Amino acid sequence: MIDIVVNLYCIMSIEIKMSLNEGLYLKEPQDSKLGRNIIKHSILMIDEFGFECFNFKKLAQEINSTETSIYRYFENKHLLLLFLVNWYWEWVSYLIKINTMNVDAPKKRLQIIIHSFVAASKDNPGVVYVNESKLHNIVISEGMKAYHTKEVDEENSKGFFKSYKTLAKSVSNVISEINPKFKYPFALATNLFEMSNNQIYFAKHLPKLTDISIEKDEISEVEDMLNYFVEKLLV
Amino acid sequence: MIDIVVNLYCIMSIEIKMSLNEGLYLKEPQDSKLGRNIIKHSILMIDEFGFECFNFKKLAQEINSTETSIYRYFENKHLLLLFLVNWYWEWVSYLIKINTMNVDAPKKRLQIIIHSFVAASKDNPGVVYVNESKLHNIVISEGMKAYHTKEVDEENSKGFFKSYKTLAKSVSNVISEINPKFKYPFALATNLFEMSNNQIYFAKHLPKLTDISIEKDEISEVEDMLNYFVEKLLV
DNA sequence: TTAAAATGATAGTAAAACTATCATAATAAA
DNA sequence: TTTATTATGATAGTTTTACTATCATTTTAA
Repeated sequence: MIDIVVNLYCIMSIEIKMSLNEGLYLKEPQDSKLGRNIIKHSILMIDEFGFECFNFKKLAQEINSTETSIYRYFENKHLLLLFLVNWYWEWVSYLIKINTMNVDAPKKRLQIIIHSFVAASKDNPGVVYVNESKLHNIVISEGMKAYHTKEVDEENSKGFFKSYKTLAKSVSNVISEINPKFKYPFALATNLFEMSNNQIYFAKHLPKLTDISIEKDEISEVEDMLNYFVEKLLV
Repeated sequence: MIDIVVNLYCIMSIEIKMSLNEGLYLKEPQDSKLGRNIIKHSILMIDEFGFECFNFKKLAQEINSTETSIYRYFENKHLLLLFLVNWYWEWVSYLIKINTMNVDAPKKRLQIIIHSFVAASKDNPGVVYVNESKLHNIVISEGMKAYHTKEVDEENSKGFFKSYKTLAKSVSNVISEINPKFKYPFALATNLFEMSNNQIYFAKHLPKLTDISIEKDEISEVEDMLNYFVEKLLV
């Protein structure tokens, strides 16, 4: 009985493998035990200590491996962060895809999209080595550091932000379906993400900068707010 | 003749001194030649090379001083960034104050507010040792790093983000004046800033994430967009 | 069984982020 | 003007981070 459950569990988890830009890693981490361990524990450690305090030496200690071995998978911690953020964007795209599959009304689809990335960590589809909830926290707290660097143009030309662009494109399509005359479908799409992350961060750390309160359910509050904004902007 | 001009110029520049939280620095940099040089050249260097590549050793070389001397003004480069970002927030508040002085209609005031922080660097009031345009670029590219750290709660309790909060509060007041029933005055206020910075950054580096085009005048495009958003949201 | 691929162990370098100490220059008070 | 104080400079050092090189051992796949 337990054997079967474990087996099923393993099969399911292997199914969901993100295909990310190959320039993000030196060796596909999703394909080996050590690689998956790097992903798993880097998420836990960045979430707990923050990106600045995190490094490969500490990670190596945590997973009983060595700095050298980790450097065989990722050039440096910045590219590891980029990998994680891309993984998150792909995962949100995947959630949107399966959740809007049989939904035609574009307004309803946009509602589902908003729910997908605000509450993404709640209805967790479960990839064994990724704690989606903590990864979401990382995207909220550290995500923008993935593209706020002096190398952004160079990395952009290598396609390191393609997952985000694809996501933004698909959301902007839905926005344009709702209101074809709306002039800013991309800006609204990206702003929904950025605003969501920002306001959740503010609610947690700088509450005077937002109306969202952490005492209530800040996730559903943000969801309500974004739906309200969209409703007003796209009529 | 020249003497008088120079004198006037000096007097004007000395008048505008920002009073920032004393915990941000070890010794008031606005009061000495070296201090002002640190401010001036840190802005130029962070803008040119990015915050990660910038350090006190390079800055010392640039201004013909020493690392030790710079450490007498700022604990570390993170607190220097916080100082600069606070300076910027104070400066925007100052601009808003003088530009809305005799304006009563709240809608008009919000327009002026939007213009003040989007196009802040254009109508430069001129503090000799601060290049406001480059400081604006720093806020766009690196600003969020000032509050996305593990120490955010500790620093918040020391009042290191008060300038931003005050600014957000004053903008949210105008928003509530326009529409007292609007539920998210703070979120809208901060989102106007964050969205402005984000979309300008995207236009420059990740153009597929925005509708704003850098070939046209991206500054006035963003201003138009924010005015449109506000108009739709607050009717 | 054996070759190849993956991982570990050890050691090292260069730069970043500081800190300590003493010397000298500028300025303000007596 | 002398002297005390404060500001800055010069030099040298420590610790941590971010890597790289080399060789040994284990695991896996043919």
